[in-house]
Amino acid sequence: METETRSKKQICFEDLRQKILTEEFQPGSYLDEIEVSEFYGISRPPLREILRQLAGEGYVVLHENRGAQVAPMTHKTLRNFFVAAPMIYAGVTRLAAEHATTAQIVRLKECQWAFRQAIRNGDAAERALGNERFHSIIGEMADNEFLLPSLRRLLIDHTRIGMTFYNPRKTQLAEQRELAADQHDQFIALIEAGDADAAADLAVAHWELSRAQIESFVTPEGMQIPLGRAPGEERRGAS
Amino acid sequence: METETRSKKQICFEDLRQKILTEEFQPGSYLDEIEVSEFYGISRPPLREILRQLAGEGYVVLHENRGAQVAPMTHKTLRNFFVAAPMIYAGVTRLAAEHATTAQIVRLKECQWAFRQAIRNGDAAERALGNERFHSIIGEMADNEFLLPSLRRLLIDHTRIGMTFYNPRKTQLAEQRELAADQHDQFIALIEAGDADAAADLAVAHWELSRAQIESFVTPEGMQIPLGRAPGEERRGAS
DNA sequence: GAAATACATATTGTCTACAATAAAAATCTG
DNA sequence: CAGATTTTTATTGTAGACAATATGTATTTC
Repeated sequence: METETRSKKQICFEDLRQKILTEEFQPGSYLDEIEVSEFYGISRPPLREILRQLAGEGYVVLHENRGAQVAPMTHKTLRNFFVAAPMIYAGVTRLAAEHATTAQIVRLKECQWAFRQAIRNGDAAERALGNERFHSIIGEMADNEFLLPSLRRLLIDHTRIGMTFYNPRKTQLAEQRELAADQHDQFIALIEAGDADAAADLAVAHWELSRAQIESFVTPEGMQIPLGRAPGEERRGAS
Repeated sequence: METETRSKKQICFEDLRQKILTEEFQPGSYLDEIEVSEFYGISRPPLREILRQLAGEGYVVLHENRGAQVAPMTHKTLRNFFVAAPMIYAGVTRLAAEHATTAQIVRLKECQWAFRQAIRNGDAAERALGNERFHSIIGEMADNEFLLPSLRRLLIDHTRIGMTFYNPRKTQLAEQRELAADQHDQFIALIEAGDADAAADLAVAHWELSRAQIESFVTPEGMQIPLGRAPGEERRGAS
């Protein structure tokens, strides 16, 4: 029956985590301890414990006597992200294909179902969190406590970057999101088959797709409108 | 003059960290909040914050209503460590060679000096911490917030494994420690020269040396003493 | 009027006391 | 005497009150 009613403290932790991932709390902004603790109906000491843990995992940065700041994203963030992501994602996915248990694969499938649902509903936050959860489960499958810390750190900013650049209007991006979801199905198939090499390759391909999406924002295509002409200049094209 | 007297809380954090790294606090053992807080002259709430942070970084594991346990080392730890270490170490070292600043190189040299000092003095704990610090500085040089979490996690158990298997009596190991120190000098030279490829290769070689040391303990050479004989059995060798 | 200093206020950091939970001990029952 | 149950005790979890620090504002002085 799972009456396992998570404690207020745990709810607070998970909710803060989600609000940071979905950028409801913007990168670089500061959290007011009193405000937050009252919101979740707990006192400041347990909240401060939560903030420390979030700091340890890279969600926030603690400044002495200045409180907790949502981990900022600097100009270096994207560059460092591009460098680290393919290595970690490929490594983790390879290990996942080697070690995944049946129960974990079931959970991954459930997660993927919810992920597709979120895409259909056009729910940006739910989609971003679903994607994060999908890759977290793959991380659990890898079952390597030394690789997971970096994976978790990557997923934080990958999720936030995804939220920043999410745009439901652009049809091209909608197609890419469908493609990403299809790749998730392939992840499941390859992990279930235990094909480590193919899974690692897919991880790189999945990453390249995400990278392309991000870069299309960072380096947008030039607008197709010609420059105006200086006064007095002759027209040379078709009248 | 640096009167910057670190707060009791910071001292507590760093000291706990060291005691875990040097295995003064054994893997799997539990910490008593009252005992520890009184030892450092602080109250329990700030100590609990520290424990949360240590948990976030992988030094301890928190169990609900059961307190903080020094991160245990299971039979899987060594295996997972072997899998993750070469990738992370090589990647981080490569980036360090590309990004190191002059000031960081100065710090690395100072650290190496202290490291050799510790080896000369036969101080196991100081040597282990010096090695940890050396590789932490290389991590800082890499300047990649996504790779550092895994590096830090690796260094925790690398340091602890080093303490477990440290044995000042075996002369063979003393030679290997000298070799490791020499490799540290090479790290400095290659990073200073900005030779990323060579630095990455050296990282793998350095890792292989460490791995060999560890394996010589895990898979010890058989003792060169023949089995005894069952009663009544004829001798067949030399009289 | 501008700069510097002192004050006021808001927020973080810490402590003590209390509540809740879990392990251990002791008692009771079959 | 073994097992289960209750009571006790020890330890963790939380709350509220107080102390310390930093920022913003007002006042003073040059």
